Amino acid sequence: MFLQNPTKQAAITTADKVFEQLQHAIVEGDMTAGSKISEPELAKRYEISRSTLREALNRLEKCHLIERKANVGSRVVDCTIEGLLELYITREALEGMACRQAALNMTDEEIAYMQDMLAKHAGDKALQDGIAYYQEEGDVDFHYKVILGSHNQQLINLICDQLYHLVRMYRCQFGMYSPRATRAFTEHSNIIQAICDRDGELAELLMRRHIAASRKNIENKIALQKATQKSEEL
Amino acid sequence: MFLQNPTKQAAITTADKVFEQLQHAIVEGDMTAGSKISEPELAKRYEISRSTLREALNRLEKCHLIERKANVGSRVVDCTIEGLLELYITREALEGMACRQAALNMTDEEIAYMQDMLAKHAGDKALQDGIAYYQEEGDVDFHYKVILGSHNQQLINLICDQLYHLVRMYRCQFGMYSPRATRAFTEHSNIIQAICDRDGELAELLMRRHIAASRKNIENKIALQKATQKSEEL
DNA sequence: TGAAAATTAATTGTCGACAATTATACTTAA
DNA sequence: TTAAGTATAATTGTCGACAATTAATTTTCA
Repeated sequence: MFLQNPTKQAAITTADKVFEQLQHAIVEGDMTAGSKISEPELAKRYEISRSTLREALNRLEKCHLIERKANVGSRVVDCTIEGLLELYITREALEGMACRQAALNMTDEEIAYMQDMLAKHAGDKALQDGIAYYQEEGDVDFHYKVILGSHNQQLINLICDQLYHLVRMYRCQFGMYSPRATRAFTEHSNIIQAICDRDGELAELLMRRHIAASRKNIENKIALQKATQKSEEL
Repeated sequence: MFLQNPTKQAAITTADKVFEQLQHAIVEGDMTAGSKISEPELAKRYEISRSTLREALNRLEKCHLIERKANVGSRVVDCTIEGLLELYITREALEGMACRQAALNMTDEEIAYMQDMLAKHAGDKALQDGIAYYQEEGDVDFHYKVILGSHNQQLINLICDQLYHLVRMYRCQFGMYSPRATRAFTEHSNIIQAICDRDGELAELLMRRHIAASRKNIENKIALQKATQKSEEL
């Protein structure tokens, strides 16, 4: 589940390494969402100076995992339902367009590779039906490959380097393990077919529906939760 | 022509001030695109320490105005035609969705304000037809208001805080002064009408066509330039 | 007792210096 | 003369300390 842009070099400076550690800690909830960040404390814990810690914090701010206020400090970003839905709407716009561009710009080799990948996932699914984890991996890989296939550096940066860390954070915090496995698989197939046909318009439409379906699925879950909470109160 | 997110506080720290100065210098071409940035030199010029300069550089990197490589240094971002077209494609996706959300989420007061704004621009245009500057201002204001009208903080951040500095930079560097003034005005009117009708689908479609038209306009110009260059070579 | 003001403590922003890495210039050998 | 290797210089990354701002505590007065 690595979504880093492969064009960028690996982390070599200590600020980079601390950034990656903090990133994982935030995404996986080891640093609680919404909590304040104490620079002296964190610097001591990671055994680095405040300067390099601040460098790491700047990178976290770049992918919207923390928020800073001048002369006040940093906080881990808060995970709200509104924020989650906003994120899905943004994904729908960006990944939809990325999918359209992928249909126009992917090479035949890239398309063939994606078809192979999907076939392999189909085999995995037949073998271990119901195990969501592999499907989750496959889902991420699929979206990742489509985004890269757009060959649009602007889109790639925005989605992979910025949005997806937040996406992963929400997935971890809200415990969402790809609940629509079988439907998602056929949706992926249709999208790849549209790309293969070089039908950019259809490819974008299908990707947007695919993401919108996930969003609506979440909205339904939320509504259900609220309903059960209400009934318990009675 | 201020696109800063009004929810964010004004610049109070010196790093913020230097960031704004550097931002203007880069956008308006006072720092040449693609040139290397010397931290000691810049720090000396602005009479600050390297620490606060690096803080400012980090903010420039956040809105993609500079690029950094570890242990090598920073460069002002390069303005290429491919980059410009990529930017317009990204805008088409994001502002299109923002426009859809604006149709769903704007208050009646916000819509009324935008209609007034457009009427005012119509008056200005009648008075001083052909002067592109006011139309340019109006164009930026229009897009800005629509984006804010989405009430989607994720979209607002991405577009206003990150993309639009690059947009302005390209406009300055390539000398594009809103060449489609009259057509753009009627397109704006139609978009506002769709928002007023709460027709999100149409609003998104029109905004995407509006931006795509600008992109195609640029593509045509480029093609024309290349053609004349070729003919001059003969 | 409660609230406002003043003082203290803690946190963030900024600075200059040193260490590590990269780029440049020079020397040496083929 | 050119190429590779080495030594020098310059640049970036990291560190600890001080200044400025904000938060917490105490004091004072109604």
